[in-house]
Amino acid sequence: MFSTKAEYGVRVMAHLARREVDGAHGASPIALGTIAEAEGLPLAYLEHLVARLRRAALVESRRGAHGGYSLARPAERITMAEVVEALEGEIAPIECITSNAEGTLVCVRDGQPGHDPCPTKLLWTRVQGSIVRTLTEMTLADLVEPAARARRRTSAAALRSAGTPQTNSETATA
Amino acid sequence: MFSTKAEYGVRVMAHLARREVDGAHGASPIALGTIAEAEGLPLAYLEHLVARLRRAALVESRRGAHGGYSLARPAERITMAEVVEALEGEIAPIECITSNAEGTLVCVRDGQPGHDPCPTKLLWTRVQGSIVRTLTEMTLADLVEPAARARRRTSAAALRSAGTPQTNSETATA
DNA sequence: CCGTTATCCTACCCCTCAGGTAGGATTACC
DNA sequence: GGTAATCCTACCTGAGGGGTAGGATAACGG
Repeated sequence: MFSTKAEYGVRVMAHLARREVDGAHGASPIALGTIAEAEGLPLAYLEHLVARLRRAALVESRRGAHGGYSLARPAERITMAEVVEALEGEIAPIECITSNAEGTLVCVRDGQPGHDPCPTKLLWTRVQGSIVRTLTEMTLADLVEPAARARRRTSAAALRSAGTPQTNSETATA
Repeated sequence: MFSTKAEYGVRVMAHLARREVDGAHGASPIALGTIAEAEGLPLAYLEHLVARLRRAALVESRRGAHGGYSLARPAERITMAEVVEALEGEIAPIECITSNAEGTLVCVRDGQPGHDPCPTKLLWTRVQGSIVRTLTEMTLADLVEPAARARRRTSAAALRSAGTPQTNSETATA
């Protein structure tokens, strides 16, 4: 479904975001080697993934000694849809479904004589929609927040959690 | 994301369901060759797919002359989740997420020392949940129904399309 | 009982891509 | 200028997607 590109890449982003949330933000970027070691992932492979993230303007890099990567924007303003799309390419449940120019979902087999537009289109558009929706509803900050909250044991987050409709707490820690 | 296994397989199921809805149900199964020709898909390949569907007890077969396939259950009682799962195997957005014995989603990397259970788990479980939910909420009958309805009663659709050029009428309909 | 028409089963084949390695060029700090 | 990092291009390997081929088996119809 999603490959390890998405998994590893998201973990890198989460690692960067966690640092930022913890307060030691701004000045010093984090070297990829550090992240690779901490997460137990191959450095050379992460380089490819983080290159995609950079081309998508989700992270910024500083070269040379004491260089590394940092988030291009605050974690609250980065949706997981952006991250996953940067890593995996266009996010469609099946080849025949594509989104053209903001929003509308199109089936490439539309407009064929005889049978109506593929009857299965209804299914794939729904699946596509639900994936994209949950991915855009979630920001990088949401991913990191619970862990950070557990560490800080703070009350500040209570504000947000009251405002954001936690429609989906399914799979809450079993 | 999903391969053509899912796409072709769903189209085969839809073909079988359509026949049943139209009234000519029961007695005579449909030969795969007929479906392959009608859908423009390679017969030999469909044989593999339909074999999976049969092993999952979603279709029944009759061998020999005038043989073929038919739905094992009425279309309203077949969820698209069953169909896709039979064709694609276990349906998880990423390898590390699996559902164990009815419901609970588990991450294989849980319980590792040092870092908390993968921070990304929250993301993948949500994606997983939303996919499975939309897939189980939809039955094969739902897929076929609009087409059948359009054929029987051709006028009703004109109302909606004239009113608002909504981005995507199909995902919106419930 | 024999030919026809279908499902079944096993094996193979090609090609892409995921997943990763290797090695070097470039940039920046000290 | 050494060193530590990002950058870039190329290459490798195995698995799986997307089929094809060929035959065994089973049920009709005459």
